Amino acid sequence: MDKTYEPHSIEQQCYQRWENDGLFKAKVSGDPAQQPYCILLPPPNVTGSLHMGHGFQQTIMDVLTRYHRMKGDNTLWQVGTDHAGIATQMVVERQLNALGKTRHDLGREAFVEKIWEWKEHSGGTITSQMRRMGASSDWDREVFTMDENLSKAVTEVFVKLHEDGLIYRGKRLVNWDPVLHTAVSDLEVLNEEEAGHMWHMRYPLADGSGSIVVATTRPETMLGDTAVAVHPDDERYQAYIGKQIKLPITGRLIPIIADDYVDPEFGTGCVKITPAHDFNDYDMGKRHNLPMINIFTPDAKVNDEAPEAYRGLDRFDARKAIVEQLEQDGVLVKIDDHKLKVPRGDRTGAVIEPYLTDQWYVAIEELAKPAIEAVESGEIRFVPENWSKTYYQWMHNIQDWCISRQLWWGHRIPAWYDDNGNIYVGRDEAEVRSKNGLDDSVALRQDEDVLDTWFSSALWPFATMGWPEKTPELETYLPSAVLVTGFDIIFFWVARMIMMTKRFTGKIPFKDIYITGLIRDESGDKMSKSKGNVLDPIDLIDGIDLESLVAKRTSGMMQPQLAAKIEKRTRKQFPDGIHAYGTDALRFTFAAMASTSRDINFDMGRVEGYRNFCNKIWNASRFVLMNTETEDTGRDGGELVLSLADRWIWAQFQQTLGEFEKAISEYRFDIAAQTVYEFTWNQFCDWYLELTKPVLNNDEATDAEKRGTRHTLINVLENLLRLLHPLMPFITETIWERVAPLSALNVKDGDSIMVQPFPTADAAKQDEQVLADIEWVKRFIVGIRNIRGEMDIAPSKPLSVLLRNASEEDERRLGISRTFIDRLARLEGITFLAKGEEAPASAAALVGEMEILIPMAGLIDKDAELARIAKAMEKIEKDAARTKGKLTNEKFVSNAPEDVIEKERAKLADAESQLAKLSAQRETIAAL
RNA sequence: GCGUCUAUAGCUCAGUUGGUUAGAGCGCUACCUUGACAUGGUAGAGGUCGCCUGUUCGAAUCAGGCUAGACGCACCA
Repeated sequence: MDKTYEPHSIEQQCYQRWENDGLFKAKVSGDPAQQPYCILLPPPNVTGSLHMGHGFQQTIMDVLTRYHRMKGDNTLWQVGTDHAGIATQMVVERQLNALGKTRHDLGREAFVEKIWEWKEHSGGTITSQMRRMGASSDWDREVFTMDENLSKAVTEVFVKLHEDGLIYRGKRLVNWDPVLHTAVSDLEVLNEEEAGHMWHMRYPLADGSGSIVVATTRPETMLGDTAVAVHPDDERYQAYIGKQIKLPITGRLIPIIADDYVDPEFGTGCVKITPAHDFNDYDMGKRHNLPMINIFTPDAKVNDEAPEAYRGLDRFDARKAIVEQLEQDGVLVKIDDHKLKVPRGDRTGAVIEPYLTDQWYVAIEELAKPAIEAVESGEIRFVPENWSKTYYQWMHNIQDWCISRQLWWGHRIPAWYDDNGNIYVGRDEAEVRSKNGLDDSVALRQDEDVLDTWFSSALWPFATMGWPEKTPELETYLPSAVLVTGFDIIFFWVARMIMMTKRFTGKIPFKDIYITGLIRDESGDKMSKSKGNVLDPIDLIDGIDLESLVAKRTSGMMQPQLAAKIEKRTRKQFPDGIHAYGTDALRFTFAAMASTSRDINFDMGRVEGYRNFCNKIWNASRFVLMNTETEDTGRDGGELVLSLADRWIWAQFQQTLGEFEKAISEYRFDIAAQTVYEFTWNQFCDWYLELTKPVLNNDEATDAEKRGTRHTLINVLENLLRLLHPLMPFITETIWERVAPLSALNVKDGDSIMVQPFPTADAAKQDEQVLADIEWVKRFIVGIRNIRGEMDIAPSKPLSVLLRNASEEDERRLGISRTFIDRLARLEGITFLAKGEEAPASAAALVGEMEILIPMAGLIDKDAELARIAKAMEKIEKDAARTKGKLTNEKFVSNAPEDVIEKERAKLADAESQLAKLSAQRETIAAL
């Protein structure tokens, strides 16, 4: 093995081999005894690139996939990409705009062709980045939401829902994005509070008998007012109800109506009603049969319904003009500052206009019911559990889903119109004609609109498995085991998958929903291009120099004026750019940070720490190989005598394995990572490897003993690599190829760790006695190191120690561990003191009741030792006082459970005994 | 308005059903080139667990309140 760990030199070739050898492939009709285990990848935007959130979630999915594959399950990680209607269309449209063209210049067909080209061009980015992350997904089954099969499923679902009366077309007020010229769903509208104004304007009564004042945040909509409303019980306005208003500017006559909806306390208690441009007004308009006057064009300019002076004005210019006119007319009473929620499109940021159009809707209630029940019954489980509350809250108040989009990129709605305004829905035009008896003389044209992207994503769990055909995949992999995703798409995607899958397969789509937190930057800010704090997972893997990083962060910005600030910040945070940490370190970091809390502040220090961990594994493996590669490891027989340390590390490994598997089963990847980290570094490297040296370098050790230790070294490492593999696939594969042939495993050339069985627990290797014995050994060694450290005795200086008050058990333990202790504590002599035997002045360490004495002569400073003793005593005294307090508390003794009291008593006794020894020690030293 | 979450060491975070001496990594201090590893080793410093009240023999942990922050949903024109 190379002397230094260099991730980039090992990762690429591993992955290529795995993929070429077909190791990711699901065996759909595998051994029926195998448990199916399936994970669905939330399909990323086909033209997108990998961000930290993807890297994080995909790491978790891959850990689970690799783990279950090694456990012997029939495992499938289903991948695919999403056509992402709006996002993708916008990208290509922007490219056209840069050339001074619009999509309308090209026409629909050519434009869609352009998008397909763009998809071919940049469609591979994210999937190749997934490969860099080590994703072991079945690429042979990769699908795209606009593939023929998926499109077929989309049409099928649409037609069936329509047949069942759950899809309908209607003219309603929708959220209209005037930049994109399309309707969007409620979920795609973000309401942010912004500073605005409240205009108070006086509307005169038509009969000239007076006027009332209305307050509005959108004065320009007065062009479409069709009523003024007051509360029916509002005494101020009783006389006005039923009268007519003469609307300023337009001169139209509109009624004053009474409606409970009006809050008399707010504003003036009089509300202008614009049914065609406000959702509440729309409802009121329907209640009172008011006319609905649409005053805007699709790009939110004033249309021909308005007086000529305003036609063609943008809504915000129209606002200015109207306010000006009202002021001139003397009907503008006042303007107050006012904070209001402004609805904006999540893609464009444009102010959304409520707009009357014909759209397709899914009647959602009937679909929602079984989807709610699936979670209530526990059939589907949210992890962490509290997300189910969020789910219920939305599902219980769910509104019909507007699924049509006035875009060109997406699944065309399977509806046709004849010249008489009849609508026919069918799988294709031929079916529509035959079903409805329409011959070729009837001209039909297909609906121009496409479906919301999320409509097709909602079918993901079954459409990817070949539905509507009855396939073995559907049989085997539905429901999938777990969905790993972010809370931001619970409504967009998760809920809709549950609804659609229940409806069309009768099954749930997945059993568990593991909701991950959001990856934020180190100070808790959301990563965004405009903040300039975005990290690219690939840059953490390969590294990036400062200049390239600055260039990357400041290029293609929407707000170029921020570039200087971002550059400064970047140069400060990464003066040397970003080091190459490798995929395994990054994956381990993601796993270690995946705790139950909601968001994750990404800390570069952790990646570096886990890169060091990789390095540790690398070097420990080099040590093991160095001692085994050209030696007898007992592979071909030969007697094995295991040392205390050998038996201990096996016992430790059993514990670690158990804790790891428990953590994985509970989706506690942080605990899983921490467990293996602790074992590998603090047990295997820090102790076990050191404990093998006294055996391997001991001329007096027998061949069987050396063979036993070498056998343990290589086999514990081999098992450890398999344990680590789901988390860090590349380094484990690379080392394993060298290690496995020396281990007890029967491997052939070219075998891969990723299809080996996961380590299994071996009860015979669990050994409480051995664990306790090594604990004692560690305390012995640490006690001496402690004194060395604090007394400034060089680690290289051999010491002779005396043991006082040793029990038979202490003697037994020393007997079996003498060589370990001599070497690790660097001792040249150990002498037992007989009872009552005088000891020279010494520094002392306690191991239980036994005292380890290091004679001070020439080594130890009197004052330093007194200080050390005082410090130790102070600590114990403080603790003992607390324990004593508890035990003298009558209520504690009578109420606490017996074992807790017993524990406290033992603790106190222990503390008192230690104090007695320390104080005797102090007297001896002080007397010198 | 309804709902969810967070507050623990200088920093980023763990802390399972109340019972330890409250942990880890990074950073910090001292010492160490000991034949796997300085991307390392050994030893150490550092915390009134946001604040208050309560429940309890016992609270970082449970309850109530407060403060600060994050988020979701619905909203008053």
